[in-house]
Amino acid sequence: MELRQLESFVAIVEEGSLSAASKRHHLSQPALSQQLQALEQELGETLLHRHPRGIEPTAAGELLLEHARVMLAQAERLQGEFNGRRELESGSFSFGIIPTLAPYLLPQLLGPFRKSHPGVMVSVRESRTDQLIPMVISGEIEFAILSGASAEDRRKATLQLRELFREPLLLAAPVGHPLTVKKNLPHPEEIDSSELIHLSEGHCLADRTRRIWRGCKQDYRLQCDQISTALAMVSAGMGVTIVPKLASRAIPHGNIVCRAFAGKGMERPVHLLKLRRSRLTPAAEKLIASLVKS
Amino acid sequence: MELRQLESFVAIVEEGSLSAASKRHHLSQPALSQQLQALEQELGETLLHRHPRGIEPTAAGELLLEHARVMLAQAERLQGEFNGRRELESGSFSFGIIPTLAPYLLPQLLGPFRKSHPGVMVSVRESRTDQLIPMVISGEIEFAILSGASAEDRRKATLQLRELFREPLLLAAPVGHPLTVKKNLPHPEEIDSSELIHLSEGHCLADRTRRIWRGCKQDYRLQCDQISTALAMVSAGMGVTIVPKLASRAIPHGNIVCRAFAGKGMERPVHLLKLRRSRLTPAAEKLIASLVKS
DNA sequence: TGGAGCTATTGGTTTGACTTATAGCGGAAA
DNA sequence: TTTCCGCTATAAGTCAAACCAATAGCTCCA
Repeated sequence: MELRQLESFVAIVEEGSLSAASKRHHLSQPALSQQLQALEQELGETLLHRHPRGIEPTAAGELLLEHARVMLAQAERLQGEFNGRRELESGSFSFGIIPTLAPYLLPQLLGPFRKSHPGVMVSVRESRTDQLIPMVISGEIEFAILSGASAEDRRKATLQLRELFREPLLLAAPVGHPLTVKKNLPHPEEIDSSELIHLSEGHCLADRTRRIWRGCKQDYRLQCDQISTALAMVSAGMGVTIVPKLASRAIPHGNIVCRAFAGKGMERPVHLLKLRRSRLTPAAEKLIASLVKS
Repeated sequence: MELRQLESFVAIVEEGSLSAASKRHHLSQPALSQQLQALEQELGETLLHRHPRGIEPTAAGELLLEHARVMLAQAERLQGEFNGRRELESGSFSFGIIPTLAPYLLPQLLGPFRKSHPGVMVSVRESRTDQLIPMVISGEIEFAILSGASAEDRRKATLQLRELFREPLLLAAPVGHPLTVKKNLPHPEEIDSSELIHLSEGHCLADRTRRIWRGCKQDYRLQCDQISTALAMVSAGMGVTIVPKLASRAIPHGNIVCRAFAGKGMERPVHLLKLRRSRLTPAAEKLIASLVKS
């Protein structure tokens, strides 16, 4: 007994004949006849009286009809639910995002999304890359937005990385700092590494800056855990730091100047990380799409 | 989306892995994998997280699971109902029977049946052959028990006749009637046709006796509509009549003697008439079976 | 590092579902 | 009556898709 057969059976009864049903059902009349016979054989009873002008359900047919309608309605409801998810009227998903992106990316990302798809439940985890990866693997979150997880290529078969966009890294310096007043764009190597404020280890932004200034000694003078803390220190004239462009937009202080670097190397890729085999929820796909465009 | 797929899906979730489900489900593991992928493609979402130690439903999977369980339960119920019909715990059917059989056959037929299958609803129509035939054709009754409907062979393609048993026709005469005292069995031609009490036209028993005594004139001296009336007349000494053997058992009067005829011609076949294409309800089949045995 | 567990893929076989064409029936119209 | 028209059932052939066995590729654990 299959849904296809039940669907045909109900159609036959509703149309009153096999041939009428075959016209609306884009199935040939013999196909319907065969399905009907298969049902009758399986259930062990004649389901329809065949009259020369059409058909009429027997008692057994009426019994089947009742149940078939219930089951088909349930199937319809199921389809509707998944359609609702596809059309972003319902559904839910969760994702993770790294701390150096979260405060600057989430507002512009989630605000419009919630407004246009209020039926969709979104939950967000903010964590560092190395904590996000197992979450993706275990399915706790559907995907993660992070930067440069290429270290984890051991899992290349399981995980999949998609580049969303590339984000320039800017120099953030106090007003009047030598690098901010010169005409040409500064080069990374012009920065005195002792005045560079780093993020603490584990942040992918810190990993990146450390790779760029790998010549300098390991014990940094100033090291903090959040971009906003680093900026506060810059604002206090304690040094300069590197901020991603998204973060630079949110600088509230008047005494910090941000400048792009000369050359091409100073940017970081922003990636989406997901299980290679699983496909994203339609809602998640939509959210991501709005990210790639920007 | 088919029930087969939903069944597999539920089995996979309940067993916790495709391979475990494949063992109990007499389906290979690749088959389950393919069914699952087909479902995921149709619904547009990943339904199961694949972990190295098994699987776990996603949010979409949980949603599907709920609906699938409802639908499968409904299918189960449906199967149960039809099984119940097959096992004669439920169901209903109706049939027709001719008046010269009804009072003598029904008690011994329906009594035991109702006792052993109280859940089955039986309805009976008592009518003459020519009224029963259209009822069978229209589906109003599922079958008819009658005698000698062979006149209707124009419909041989639609209708089907099955002989259930042959019933001897007996001579019913008042005690002391010449034919009852002679040693040898009487022959039909010994009966004086003027003393023969006929049933009225339309009764198949009457048709039969008329064919046997076709030599006699058309206007019968005595003619009645029921066997019991004819017997009452015999009992009153007004003539003799022909009764089927089943009816002879029910003769209450002491002054009537029944005798078989010599020769082989004096019997009538009792037939089951049904639509050729439709199969009998299991309950009906059972009822009929008890008839053929007797 | 090898083995055991899992799922996905591949290639080949077979089942079975569908189509077209046709037969066979009953009823209505000519 | 006979002819035609509508209906369903059957037959034969085609093709998709469902399935299986074998295998690959992965993770975890010993």
